[in-house]
Amino acid sequence: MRYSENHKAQTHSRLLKAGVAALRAKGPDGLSVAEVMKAAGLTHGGFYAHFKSKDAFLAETLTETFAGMGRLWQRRTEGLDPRAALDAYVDQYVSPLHRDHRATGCPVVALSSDLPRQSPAFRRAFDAGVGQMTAALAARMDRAGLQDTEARAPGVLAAMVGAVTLARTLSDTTRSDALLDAARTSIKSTLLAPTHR
Amino acid sequence: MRYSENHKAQTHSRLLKAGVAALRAKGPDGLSVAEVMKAAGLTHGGFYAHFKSKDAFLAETLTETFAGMGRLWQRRTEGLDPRAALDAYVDQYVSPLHRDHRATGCPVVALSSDLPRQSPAFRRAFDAGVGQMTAALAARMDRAGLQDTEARAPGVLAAMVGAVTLARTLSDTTRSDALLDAARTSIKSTLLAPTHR
DNA sequence: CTTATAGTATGATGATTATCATATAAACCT
DNA sequence: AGGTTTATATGATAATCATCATACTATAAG
Repeated sequence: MRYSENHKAQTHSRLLKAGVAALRAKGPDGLSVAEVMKAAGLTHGGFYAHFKSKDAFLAETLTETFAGMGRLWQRRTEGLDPRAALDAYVDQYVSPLHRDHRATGCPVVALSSDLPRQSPAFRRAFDAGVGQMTAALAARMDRAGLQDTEARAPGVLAAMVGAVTLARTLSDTTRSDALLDAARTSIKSTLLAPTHR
Repeated sequence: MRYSENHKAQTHSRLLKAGVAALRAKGPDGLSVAEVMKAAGLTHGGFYAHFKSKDAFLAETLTETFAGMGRLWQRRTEGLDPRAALDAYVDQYVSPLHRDHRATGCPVVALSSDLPRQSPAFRRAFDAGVGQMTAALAARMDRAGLQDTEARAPGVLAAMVGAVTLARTLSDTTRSDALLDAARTSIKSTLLAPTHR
């Protein structure tokens, strides 16, 4: 073994980090191998010593992206009591700030329509990521004392995803802000109303 | 003027029709000029006699797609009384059938995350399309006797879009169906409850 | 200090694609 | 019929890109 023990592992994670930074901004197809390598201070040729293919890289990058998002939301709500944490989660997800930062926001919103054109590995990673998000939301709802959380969490997440998705399509900021406001209110009142069905 | 008066116009609309059929399935970038021409029974070179650029073609195709969707939903609910029409609209939009037919379904769901990587003309067409959808939904709500429809319609549309978006990401059909069920119920109860704010 | 080798660079290949220049063919008008 | 113009076809160009073969280089072990 020449080079230090973990040199390759370090490069690997440097590449992943570059991928995470670019995936949501450029999309899976818009991202080029050369660009990722350059961002990590390398040239394009060495890429395949680290990843079997671009598809494999994208799938790993997506997994890492979802993991990073989980940590981020964790950090954003820690220290709050469960009820306030849930509120904060909804408030920050369904917000102009999130709408305006596609490259660092929720990958579901940023990449959902690219999904059918991607590799099975990528789709699996996406599926798993959505599963984690749903489970995390259900857990938040649980801790806040809500009922029937496992059944309700996906619908709540859908409303949040849809709100940010649609808000991003509107060029009129006033209307977009109003949409987010209305959606936020509606989601929170749905959360409160335990009249499921 | 050689060739019949409207020959070119006919080809133009044949190309648009081919574009409409392929856009949602392949995405704006996955769609190739040669493929569209072939679908219309022509070869790639003549394309630029009909459209200034691929971007211009995509924007026109998207506009036509939204228009076609408007007509489709119109047809699907005509003859019903306003209340039933609104119900049918939600029921059919938030359904497994819609989820499973991406290529003929709502362009907002199929293309939203491609948006930032497309031309300004494409984004304008998208913006206009969302505007039409929102206005049409508000009108449906109006006719059904609901209040405050203009303010509430975007939030309702967002919930519908999010439900189909998320349902498409889930590989487990049972869970996906359940999500659609839950979302549909929640959206309809939100529609009924006039307690806005 | 040398050498073996893991990690990286250089450069090529082949595929795809938008775009455009030029050639050919269709069919209306006289 | 013939000529003119409009629509379409052929073929070229240049760009981008994933992938890979091969060459180089840095460095830990001896």
